[in-house]
Amino acid sequence: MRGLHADTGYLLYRLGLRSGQLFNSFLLESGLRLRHYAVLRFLATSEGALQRELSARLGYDPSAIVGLVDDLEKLGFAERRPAPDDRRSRIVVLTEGGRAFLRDTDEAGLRVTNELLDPLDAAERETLHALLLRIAEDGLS
Amino acid sequence: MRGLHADTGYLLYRLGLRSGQLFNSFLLESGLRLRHYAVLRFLATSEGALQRELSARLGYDPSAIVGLVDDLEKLGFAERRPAPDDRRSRIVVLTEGGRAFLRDTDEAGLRVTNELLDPLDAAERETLHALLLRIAEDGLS
DNA sequence: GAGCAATAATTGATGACGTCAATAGTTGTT
DNA sequence: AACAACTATTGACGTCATCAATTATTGCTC
Repeated sequence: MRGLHADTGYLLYRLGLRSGQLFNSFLLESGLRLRHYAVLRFLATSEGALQRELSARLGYDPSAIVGLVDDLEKLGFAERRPAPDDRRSRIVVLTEGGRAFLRDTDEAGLRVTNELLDPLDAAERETLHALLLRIAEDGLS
Repeated sequence: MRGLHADTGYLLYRLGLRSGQLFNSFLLESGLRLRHYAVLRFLATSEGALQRELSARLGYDPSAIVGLVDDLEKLGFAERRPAPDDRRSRIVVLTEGGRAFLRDTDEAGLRVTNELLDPLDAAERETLHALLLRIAEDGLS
């Protein structure tokens, strides 16, 4: 019989869970959850995104995005702006407050990752990251 | 600003989600979910486990284990047996039906993993698996 | 050995979350 | 001008995690 962790896919699932829990526990202090953080990080890379882009790229339901952006707006981390060419859409952008938050928590995020990857040396971490990125780019984005 | 997937921990979280979704969709046909599958696979490696062990090793709340084992018992995949040395405990064991189910679905699980790891060749998959296992063994088990 | 803290399984309550259907407003097409 | 497609939003529903409380049993300690 194959072992509990003989399957890479299942192993990924388990480690993803653990990683998510670690991130969540460090975000708890800020009153945010992982999903908010995902939105913030996406906005930081894109300089403004339609909510439907956020939904598609992050894999969350459009109705979930509504609440997440609501929360971020209340905290002053993001705002909705009207899209110039389509009045149905709203463009979500990071505010200066949101950018500052990301700067402040960046180090904490790295600490979480360090804790997780503790058994690996620098070269191995590099290898792992490259492999995961290859998988992620196929389908995810 | 660092990219969306610059952080290995966050990347692991995202891929873990995707992997979990794939597993879940293949398990749906059997009426089970990922958590049931996790219990079954654990039981297959351990030849009987206290519910307390399942909770600790799989990271699920003890009260969640109750429902999962209930479901597996209803399907005839596992049973609770009295623990000889401690009447508080119950030992959960895989039945022959559960073992057959694991055999039958083993191939489907591999197919899911293959789909996920599509961008990687055999050697790379080996490397990835070894690295993930090192991380998993530290804290998880 | 009597009393008391600790443990295993269980139940129940609560809140968060994903999923889905429905709606309002807007755009594009024909 | 009419209709299909799309964006954001709301609301409903079921699932799930989390936590406190309960029951039965064990082990510790005085």
